[in-house]
Amino acid sequence: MSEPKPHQGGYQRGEEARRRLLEAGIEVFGLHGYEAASTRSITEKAGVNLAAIPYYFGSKEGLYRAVAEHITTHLDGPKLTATLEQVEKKLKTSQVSAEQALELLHQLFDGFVTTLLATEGSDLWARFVFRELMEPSSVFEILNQHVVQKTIRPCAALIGQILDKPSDDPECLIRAFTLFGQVLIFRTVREVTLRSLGWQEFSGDRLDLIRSVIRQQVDRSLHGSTLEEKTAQSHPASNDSSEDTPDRI
Amino acid sequence: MSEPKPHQGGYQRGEEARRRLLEAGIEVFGLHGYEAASTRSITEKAGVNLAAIPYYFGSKEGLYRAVAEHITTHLDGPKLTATLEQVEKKLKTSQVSAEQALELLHQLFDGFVTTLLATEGSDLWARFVFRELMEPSSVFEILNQHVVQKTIRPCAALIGQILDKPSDDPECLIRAFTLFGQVLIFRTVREVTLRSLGWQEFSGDRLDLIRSVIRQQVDRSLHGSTLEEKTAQSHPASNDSSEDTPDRI
DNA sequence: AGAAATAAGTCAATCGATTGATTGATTTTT
DNA sequence: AAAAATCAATCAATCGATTGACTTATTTCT
Repeated sequence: MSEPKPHQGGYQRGEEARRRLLEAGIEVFGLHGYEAASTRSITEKAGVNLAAIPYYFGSKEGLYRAVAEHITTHLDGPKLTATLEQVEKKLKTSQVSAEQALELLHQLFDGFVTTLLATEGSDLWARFVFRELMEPSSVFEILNQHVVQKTIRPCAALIGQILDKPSDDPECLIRAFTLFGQVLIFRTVREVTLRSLGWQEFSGDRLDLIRSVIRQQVDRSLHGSTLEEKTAQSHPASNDSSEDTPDRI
Repeated sequence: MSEPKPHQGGYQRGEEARRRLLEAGIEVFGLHGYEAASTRSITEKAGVNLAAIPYYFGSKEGLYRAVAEHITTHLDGPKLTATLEQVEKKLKTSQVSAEQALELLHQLFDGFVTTLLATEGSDLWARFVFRELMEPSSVFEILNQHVVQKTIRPCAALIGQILDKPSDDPECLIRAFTLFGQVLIFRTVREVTLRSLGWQEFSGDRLDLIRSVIRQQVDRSLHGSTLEEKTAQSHPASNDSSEDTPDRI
């Protein structure tokens, strides 16, 4: 509860120890969870003394909170950040056509796959984040807000443009979650998917296959009628999927 | 490692204590994980003495393994079991048409939603299972085999029938995973989805909405071309989605 | 400038609390 | 009476945190 945090007039050496504790915290907390992660294993990996944790962060939980805040930095890869800015800009300024929205959505999901499955070290902070989102504790709010803001909200907004519904419509949010869940499962139960597929890792060609399937399903999911107006498009001739579904391979 | 397990000539009272430890183990292990779940909290919830764990299960890990094996009982709800038997029978005996396969797939996913989101107590064993599948430990194989056998394999087989591919084709498995991921996300990051939607729980009408979206997406995902033969169906006239997509609401 | 004084950071040793497991006496069931 | 089961008491090990001596870095004073 108390936060001593003697961090005001810090020296350079202290900043280094602080930084290394955060990095080690991401790894050890991410791998073993809060309880199972001993402060000794963290300080050993960080190469600092055991007393450095209460000194810099007040307590083990203080470090945990600091790691959670620090981790929000890793949440969006370089590729994702650019796309997210594009989406934000487009949605703010002008009306976005369904085609534009769909293309941005594809870019977003390509970024999700890259960030979650093909980025070095993503398994460490991803584990940390998902564990917290699965069973909320003290830092749930921090991570939840960042994740939703960087993933679900933009998706729901684009989906809303495509389906011509408000972005906070439950259907838009649900569709955003289901589509995101398609990517997420390969991260959360990574070992299950790898083993079933007989793979050792998600390498280049295999990632492309996953990307293609997801791209196609994002595409098809948002074509045609929404839930309410079910038989609105009685003549699907203009909805030939062969042109706006640029499947790879 | 050693398993004394004095369980051969047990009395009735012993069986009762054994059973209560397993139930309490599901709950406490599921809520807090292996490390954070103390043997004392488990025995308190079970209403037995602390020494009962090493007595009946050899050790804490022995109990953990026993819980994992016991938990496979809960993995399929009554509704799911019936559908799974149908699927197995259909796939064994005769050739299944794409329409039949799709209908069975819909039944399966309705069952998934019901079992994972609308079944009392599912959060407890589900947490246990997902934690183990997320970061494999000693009981990963047991749970993985059961889960894959009861969910992914049947889905992949049906998808294979629809897409006219072998059920162990990577694309079939990937599609099975992505579709299953659409349901799973509402269980794994349950609090995130509920909060974003402004909901308190997945009640009847809201579950129906989720079910409808998933049903529609399962439907659309498997219509039309697969990845390789992309423009095979040049005339989608016979593929009007208004009849084989019985959307609710 | 250089020296003294103060602050910041590091470290080994140790604290009380809690962990999983064991013991041996006792009670219950067959 | 014999086996099975329960129980309080206690074990060594490990947990997170604290202590006070120690070193390093920065500031202040002359």
